[in-house]
Amino acid sequence: MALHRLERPLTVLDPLLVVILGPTASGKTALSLALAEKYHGEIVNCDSVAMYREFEIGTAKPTAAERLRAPHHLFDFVGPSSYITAGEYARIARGVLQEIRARGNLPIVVGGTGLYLRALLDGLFRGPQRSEELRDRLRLRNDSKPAGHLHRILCRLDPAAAAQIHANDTPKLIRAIEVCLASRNQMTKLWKRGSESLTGFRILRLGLNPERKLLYDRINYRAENMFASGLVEETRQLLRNYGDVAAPLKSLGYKQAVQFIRGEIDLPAAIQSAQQAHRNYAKRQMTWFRREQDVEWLTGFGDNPELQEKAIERMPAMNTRP
RNA sequence: GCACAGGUGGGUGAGUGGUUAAAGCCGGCAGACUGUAAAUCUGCUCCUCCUAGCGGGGUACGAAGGUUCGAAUCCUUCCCUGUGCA
Repeated sequence: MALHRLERPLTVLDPLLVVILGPTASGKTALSLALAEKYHGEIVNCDSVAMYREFEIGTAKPTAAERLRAPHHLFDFVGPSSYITAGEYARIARGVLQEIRARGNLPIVVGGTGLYLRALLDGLFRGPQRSEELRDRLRLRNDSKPAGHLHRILCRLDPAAAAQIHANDTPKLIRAIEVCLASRNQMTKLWKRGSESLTGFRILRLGLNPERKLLYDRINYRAENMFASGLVEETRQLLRNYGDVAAPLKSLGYKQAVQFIRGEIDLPAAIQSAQQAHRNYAKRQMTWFRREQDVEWLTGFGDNPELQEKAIERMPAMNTRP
């Protein structure tokens, strides 16, 4: 039925890969479970913070009950005081996809982290990995210099990159400089060499696009609920065990919980601030996903049965198994 | 009832006679994003009318009056809010 959409009609059909993307709280988990149950699916996480162990309440990971409904991968595989990067994730996730394919099951990538999704599907450019020492040096020097210092360095090393990165965007400037220094080449030149995109799958991208107002209502409810469910306690525990260096501690909800624990804000303020942060994040996710190519957009929430029906209608027929 | 403090744009909060349609921050909207991305960064928007745009007009700082060439800024009265004393 969907044969006309194939780009390589003469080769054997590649197996299908379903990708579910959308802003937080749009119901990605619910939709992924519905599809997994219908098509022998296995779920592959693509939410950067959900990869961390012991970050539970603030990450809205699938519950234990939900995880019984289908195999889940790439949750909880990074230690709380360790960190994962987009490139590393892509490597690991590709391995997982191969395994699922070998089992003859349908891989369903679920997540809201745009960069990680791109790394997985399209690949990153082939550049050096991050270098902690180099970054520390850059940051240190930058602190003692007037504003725009890093940008000026990049202008000398890679003018094309400097033109694309705003002078205030320190993290991106540091990465660009790091790439130039470590590779002894310009980052923009390395970009031109392209990247290794994922092959061997036909990809169906399903995008969840609920109405903004309704989404914000859900986000507000969910963020507040995280506090009611013990987010502060969890955060306290993490701080006690790992200190404040654990990467996800500065992410949505955890950041506010930390501020509350330190007495910088009171509880209502922490909740409000967390809600706000979640809303802003959802907005940024939409900005990212909107320009993603080949997305089958579905209006509504992923837990809506009617929307799930529509999602099923988009599934290519030949992949359906009894 | 008396005494202070205060009422500014969606919120907060500057501004105390003219370059103020009104800083900054927040929010809202839009955008960027190539290895810590739930991060980081950018733009627009703060009333209304005309113009494709440049731009131009009107109305605005609790209300009504007044002073002044000119007021959100000074004066009077009124309304409202917070605090202190009763």
